[in-house]
Formats: sequence, structure tokens, C-alpha cells
Amino acid sequence: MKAVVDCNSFYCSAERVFRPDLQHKPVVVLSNNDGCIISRTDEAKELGVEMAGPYFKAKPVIEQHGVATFSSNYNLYGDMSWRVMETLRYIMGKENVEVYSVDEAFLNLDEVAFDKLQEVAMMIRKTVEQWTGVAVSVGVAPTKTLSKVANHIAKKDKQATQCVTVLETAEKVNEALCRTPVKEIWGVGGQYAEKLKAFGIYDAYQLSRMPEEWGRKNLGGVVGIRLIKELRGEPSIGLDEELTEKKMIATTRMFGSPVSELRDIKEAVATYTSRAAEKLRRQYGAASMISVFVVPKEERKPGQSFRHGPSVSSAITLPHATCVTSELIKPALQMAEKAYHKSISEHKTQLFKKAGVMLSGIVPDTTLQGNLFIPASGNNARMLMDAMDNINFSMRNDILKFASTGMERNWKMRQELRSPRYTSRWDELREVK
DNA sequence: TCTGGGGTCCTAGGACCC
DNA sequence: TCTGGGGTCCTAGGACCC
Repeated sequence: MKAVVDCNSFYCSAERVFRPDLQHKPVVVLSNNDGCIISRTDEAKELGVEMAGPYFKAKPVIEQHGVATFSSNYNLYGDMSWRVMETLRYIMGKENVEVYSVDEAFLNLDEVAFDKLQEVAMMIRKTVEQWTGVAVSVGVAPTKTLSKVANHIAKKDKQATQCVTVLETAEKVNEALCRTPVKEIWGVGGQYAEKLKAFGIYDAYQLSRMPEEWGRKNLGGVVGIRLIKELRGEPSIGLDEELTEKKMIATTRMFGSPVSELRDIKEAVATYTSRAAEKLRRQYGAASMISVFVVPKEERKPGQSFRHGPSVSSAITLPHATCVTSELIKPALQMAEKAYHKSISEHKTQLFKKAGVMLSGIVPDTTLQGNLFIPASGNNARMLMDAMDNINFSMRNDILKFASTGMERNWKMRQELRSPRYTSRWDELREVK
């Protein structure tokens, strides 16, 4: 059996841990740039605050009801996430835990006796809550996909389920599938849901009865086959416990307000490249491909609904993989210039709302072992990067930075409502009077 | 008139996830 | 006026190889 443990309104819960006064009060957390709502508590939901909706639309309701509102504070959430995952690893043994996302983990429960599943799941829920202050929901079932279904049910009716749902028999599974619309299935998004509707398939049970070959044809090949098998209770997606290195590292941001100058775009791209390179070094990797994109701001015709504009990108493959910021910034700036001009000629607007950098072709960083075939100066650059990372980590982010990342930073994002980084900065600790 | 079979690698794009 | 950021996997098609 498998379980999925999912934090309830994770970002909001993390904020509440340090603001006990907000317990049982409505709370929301905003995306970068304070653009839209990415986490909300049940109380905020009841007020009609839309998940993933734009902040400005919800603002009247938020102000009227005094909803506590935070800009996202990823230092805090990252640290709280680590505490939750460590707790799970302590309970289950780390070989039985797969960290799936910042607020979610899969567990292998094969060692747990059939008649103890409910009890163990409840114990996990209570322990995490007690040790970290974060409330979680637990779904248990024979496969990952079904455990997600179970989790959904647990979350939907917290009173009745106590945030724990176990689907250990075929009857319970089928009953749960009948109650689950296809759109709620893990692996079915908007496109597939539309397609399924056209076939007259509305709930998960119907989908589980379709032939695998049909799944291959209509739901993305082997992905579709796996999905149907998983719904039938045949495990087809394994538990992936080791921390795997990322294959792509991206840093992308909306600008605080639209930008038109190439100089500003280049500053932003240099900054994102530094950030991406830091992430790359943290996993001891080196990248051989770099791609830069810009997103032009587009006129919106009245009545047209919001959509993410088309992006224009340029990519380059480097002669050898590197994690040295300066070696990445140079080609990144060339790509930025290329994308900028390409976008202007294609879209006839010179106003941009977003840019981003993606590093890929990631391999282990060989300079760490002192590579004979790289001139010694290459290793010096690597050591300089280490020194820089250490200083930036222990002092303050960006106390050391490359000149090309700019001083004025006209393009910087808005972030007005961020809470203190309670758990990762000495000067921002919670004070008790 | 008739022109093999089986690979690999790369890229672009589509779908999904949280 | 104002709508995030960072990932994954898969497929198809083209270039190229023997």
C-alpha cells in the first residue's frame, strides 16, 4: 500500500505557525510580484477567495473581512517543508519516503499490517502536526494515483475523515472512483478532461474501465496506460526515494512593471543567471546549455480572457559544461539580446513583462575533483564561486554580486507583504516578550 | 519499375504536476 | 491598471550513422 501525505494550505499553515493569532482566521499567500493567490485557508475559501485568482480581484473581499495577507516567503516555506519531511523520514525510515514537492510526500506502507493502516495513517498525521505545527492530510490506497484520490476525499470533508482516508478494499476504491470527477485525477488536466468528456467519460470509475489500448491512443501513450492501470489498483508508478539531481534549472520572473530598455532586460537576465548558477552549484552540477526567453506584454482586447503571452527564446550550447557564473552570464546576455530583437520584430511591441533563464544539459561538475584537462584558472573560478556562495549565504543574499546584474534594478518585482524569515535568519527570529 | 533495416541523438512542443 | 514560478515526462520528426 502507498500513502500520500499532503500539507493543508501549506504556505498559509507555515505562516500561521509563527502567528498563532491567525489560527482559525482567514489567511492568503500571494505569488511573486503579489500577482495572484497561491495558497488560502478554508476560512478564506469560504469567503469566496478564488485559488490562483488575481489578487486585485479578491482585494475588496480580503480588505472587507480583514484577511491576513502575505507575500510569498520561500525561505520560510523551504525550511518548514524540510521539518515535515524529516519527521516523515523519522517515522517511516528514509527509504520509504519520496519527497514529491514542497508540501507533499509519498510513503511506502508495505510493511504495515492491513488492519493497522488506519491507525498508522492517523499517527503520522498527528505526529507531523505536533512536531512541526503543520496540519496534513493522509490518503492511503494500493497505488500512488489512488492514494491521491483518497487524499482528495480526506481533504474535502475534514470533519468526517479527520484528514485521513484509507481505501484498502476494492469496494471502497470503486466507491471513491465513482465520486471523483476526471478533472480531479492526478494526471488529468484541462485538455484531457475535455477530451474525456467528448467520449462520455465523466468520473474516475468510468475511466478505470476503459481498455489500455484506448488510453495509449488518447491520453499520451504510455502515460495513459499507466494512468488506467493505476486506477485499477495495479501499481505502475514506483516510489522514487533518492534525491535526484535536477535536469533543468530555471529562474524566471515577472517584472515589477513592464520594461522596454534592453539594458534593464540584460540586468534582469544576468541576475537570474546568477541565481540559476547558485542552484546549479548546490547540486554540484555544471550546465552545457543555456536558454533565455522574454515575454512581450500584449494588448488585451476587451472581453478577452487572461492568457500567458507567447515567449520568444534563444538557446546556445556551450563548448563545455560550467557552473561558473561569469561563464554563464556572457552567453546569457548574448541570448538576451537575440531574443529581445527577435521578439520586437515578431510582435511589434517593445514592452516586456517577463524574462527567464534556463540551464540544461546538466552533468556532474568535474572541476570539483580537479580536472587535469581544464587549465588551473578554471579551478580558481570554481573556488571563487564557492567563496561567493558562502559569503552570500552567511551574510545576506546578494551582498556579493556581478556588476552586470545592475544596481538600480528598475525591473525588480514587488513584494510588499512578506513575513520575516523566522527560521533561517538570526535577525528575523520570532521575539517573545 | 524496382531503392533496407535498425539504431541514436537532438529539438520542439504538448501535456501534466504542485 | 493589476493574473507565479519551477519542474517532469513523453512523442514526433529530422539528421545522421552503419
